[in-house]
Amino acid sequence: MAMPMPPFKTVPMEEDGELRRGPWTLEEDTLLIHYITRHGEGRWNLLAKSAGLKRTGKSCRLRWLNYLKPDIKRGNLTPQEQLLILELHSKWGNRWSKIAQHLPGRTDNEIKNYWRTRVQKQARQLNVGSSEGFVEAARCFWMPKLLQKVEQTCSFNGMSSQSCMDPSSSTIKNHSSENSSDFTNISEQTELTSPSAYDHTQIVEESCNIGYDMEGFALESISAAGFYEETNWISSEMTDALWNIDEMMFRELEEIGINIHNFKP
DNA sequence: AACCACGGCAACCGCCAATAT
DNA sequence: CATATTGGCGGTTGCCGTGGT
Repeated sequence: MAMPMPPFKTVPMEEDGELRRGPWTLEEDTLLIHYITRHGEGRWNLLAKSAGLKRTGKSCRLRWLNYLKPDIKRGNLTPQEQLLILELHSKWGNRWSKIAQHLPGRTDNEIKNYWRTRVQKQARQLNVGSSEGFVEAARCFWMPKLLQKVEQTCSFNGMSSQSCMDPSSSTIKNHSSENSSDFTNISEQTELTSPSAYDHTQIVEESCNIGYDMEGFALESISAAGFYEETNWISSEMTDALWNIDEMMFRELEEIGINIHNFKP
């Protein structure tokens, strides 16, 4: 990730010189990677000094966990991952690290950024003023649409949704979980076990031109159908109708172990 | 071509809990 | 037990790229 050296801000350091801040350079990344490869993680303040980095331990830890760690996934979140985030957030709220534990290779920072930039933007566009309205939007628009994306992804690949997300399939690993909540099933099913599995998902995703994608069913689709209202933007009748439309898809997901009851109106 | 506005995201900040001394 | 240090987390900031005018 070579980039021009920015005019670094520095903060005073008691002893030798100053602490660097701002974007990491390639040289710093290399130092950190090599040090951790040899000595492992932990004791971040000591690590920073020992590695010759003029950074705080916190900064080193953050850089490693959010960017340099080998198993970090880059690129757009898949529809499956977006679906999982919506569901887990409805359960746990802004517990980003907890949510991230169920999305292998994704960091809490990435999920947090996704939520703030994509999901909350959509909420604004839908003029969802209340948390209840937000949940409703997630239930009635985002979830079905994401499920549709999942379907498309699977069918494009010549797979049924069952095999696409089947824990016993070759690309998905089923593993025991520390708790038995309704949500662990999904996270298990979306855990990718090998780089090839991940690459495969990426290829399919790019081919279908999907990724961060909730724009298509935003304000225009609602207002065009005459559904949008300033104060009570979605009627119960519409909720029922939309739900019926997606019922089959939801049933299919339930069959493969995804619990979507929390999103039913 | 220049400027501006906006979105995405890496990095920082502050707080708190856990651990070490 | 008290204090200091470290690590982890969620919230926030600010830089940079991009698209629009």
